[in-house]
Amino acid sequence: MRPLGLPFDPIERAGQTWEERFGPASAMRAATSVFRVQQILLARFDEAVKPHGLTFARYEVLVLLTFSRTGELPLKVIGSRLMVHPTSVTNAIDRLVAAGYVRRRPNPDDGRGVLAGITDAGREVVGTATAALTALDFGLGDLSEQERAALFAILRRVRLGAGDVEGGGANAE
Amino acid sequence: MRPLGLPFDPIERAGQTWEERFGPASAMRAATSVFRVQQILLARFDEAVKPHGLTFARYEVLVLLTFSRTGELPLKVIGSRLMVHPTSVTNAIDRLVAAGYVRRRPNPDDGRGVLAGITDAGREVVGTATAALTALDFGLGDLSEQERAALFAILRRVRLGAGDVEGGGANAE
DNA sequence: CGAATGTCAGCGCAACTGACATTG
DNA sequence: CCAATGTCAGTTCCGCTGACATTC
Repeated sequence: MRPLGLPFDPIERAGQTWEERFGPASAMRAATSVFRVQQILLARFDEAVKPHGLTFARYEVLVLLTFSRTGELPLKVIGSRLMVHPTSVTNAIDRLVAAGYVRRRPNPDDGRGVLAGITDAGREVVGTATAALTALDFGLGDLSEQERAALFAILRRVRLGAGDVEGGGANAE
Repeated sequence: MRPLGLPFDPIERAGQTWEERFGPASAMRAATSVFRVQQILLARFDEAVKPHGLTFARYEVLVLLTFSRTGELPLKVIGSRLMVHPTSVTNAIDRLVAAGYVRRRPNPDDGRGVLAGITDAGREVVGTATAALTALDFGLGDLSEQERAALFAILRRVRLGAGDVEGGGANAE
């Protein structure tokens, strides 16, 4: 991560100009901040897992597999849990198979489907990569426990509003 | 945006499993939420500006140009304000020039540099695209004014910790 | 001279579309 | 027959690296 080291906060400044020109800027400031922080976190995460031959997206797939009782999941479940496109799942699994972290086999319960199962090497790399990410505090070491909880809660309202969870659109909780 | 409509919150569920396996999950939950919300917002924004022949990244460039007094900025300034790589700036400007929204000219004050200037067509498209995004509340219509401010403040701490602003690493404010 | 600015070629990644085969 | 699951080919987008020309 190259620190930018600007003499001012670019988002703050854009927000000020925005209010002079277009009006209220709170949503613009918050949304832009989400973009920038995602970029910061992704760079940190990828750097942490790259030594283990992973991208963060592929690491997420492996974690999901370790979370399942049998170590196997249908690709369609992986896609819906991680909220990624089917072709992205196929691609990620391809790479993980090539790396020896995942095995593919036909789903015995559904001839259309495919199961992805984590290998021993996969379990091992998840362990070391998870340790690296935990040491990083998932990039959020600058936040208190309260701030992390508040961040999660606020973003949850946006996610539910987008229909991530059934019936979450109107009044969640 | 396809709403997922899952019967449960996938991040919440991952957080629960995480705590059973690895320990405290507040950072993981918050970071994952940032990723998901960024994905939601980007999809909304791109959909809003696509009818005008823009991506959100290119829209941001145009907004920045309208914010400058002369409507022109050196590419290096664009890159540092928007926090994007120099080659990405070159690429974005290329596309905007092709669309007729931006003009390039050598910087008279610095023979190494290039100025990007917004055209009349560019100003017009910024206006209509901004109206579309404002109508969307920048994707954050589900949040109150207080929540937007809190979100910005919390994420700001992460950004400053990453060195976005000079001297922001230690104790900002 | 070294540093800065920008461009170019090329690579990796991830999302998407459309078409398709297979199966429920 | 229609729907669901994956795969494949091809596109776009963006980020990065390394090399390079030009200029400060």
